[in-house]
Amino acid sequence: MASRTATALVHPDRDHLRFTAVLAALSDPVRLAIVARLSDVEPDGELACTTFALPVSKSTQSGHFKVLRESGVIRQRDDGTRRLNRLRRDDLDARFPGLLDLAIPQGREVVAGWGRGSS
Amino acid sequence: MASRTATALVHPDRDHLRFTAVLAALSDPVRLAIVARLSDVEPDGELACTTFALPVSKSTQSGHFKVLRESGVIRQRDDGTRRLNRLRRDDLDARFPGLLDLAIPQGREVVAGWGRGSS
DNA sequence: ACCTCATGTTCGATGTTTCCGAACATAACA
DNA sequence: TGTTATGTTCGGAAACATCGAACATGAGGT
Repeated sequence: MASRTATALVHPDRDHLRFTAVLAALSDPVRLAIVARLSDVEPDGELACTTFALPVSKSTQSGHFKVLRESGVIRQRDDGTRRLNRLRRDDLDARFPGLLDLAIPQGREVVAGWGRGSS
Repeated sequence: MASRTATALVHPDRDHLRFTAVLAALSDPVRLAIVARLSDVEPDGELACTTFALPVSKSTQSGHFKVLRESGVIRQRDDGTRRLNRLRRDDLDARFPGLLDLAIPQGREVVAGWGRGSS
């Protein structure tokens, strides 16, 4: 799917980012892992949803990406059958400076924890 | 209430603070308002739960304070019939530098919004 | 001692969110 | 056209949030 002919992807613009929504988005281990991984391919890298090996079901992943997009943490665009994800670093740094730099190492920790066995 | 003869108040210590738990705690407007207000009386001020004029019921407030305490954002101690709250500034700054300084202005925004009528 | 008030917590009910598997939709490619 | 790859949506179960009502504890007056 992707490319919903009718419904376009909704992204809040920079000055409408809500702090509580961004924090809520970043308060989940899975989403934190996604953010950390996206930060590895900054600034121009984009990753399809499948390329994150996440320990949750496909439908749950879909929900997580939706939360990240609607809170303004990531930007998504459709490319054929894939949905590409990019970190909204500049917008986040402008509105909440330091937050992303705090979150990214924590996301790496989460991923490392998965590697070492569940914790 | 307060002074639970048996059950002591549980507080995670500094090196057991979990980033996701702290972020989840700070991702709620009511709790953000509590944090902002506590920051006004730093470093040694303590405020009883009642002194926050919060737009939610008493039982809900109780729950919010519990979340803040168990995530490690605040420290609570009983004084007679009151439960006094203090911001864990040093621990939070040590583990997640900059986070509190980001959250506090946002908490003030929330309170200001309540003043201007609901938004 | 006793009553009453102030301050919080706990309980039960109701409504919202999250998660999963299953089914579906769209695009790419043979 | 099929077939495969990639995501989304749907329906139900489990977890969480909020409220009012009831409860518990301590302080202070009489």
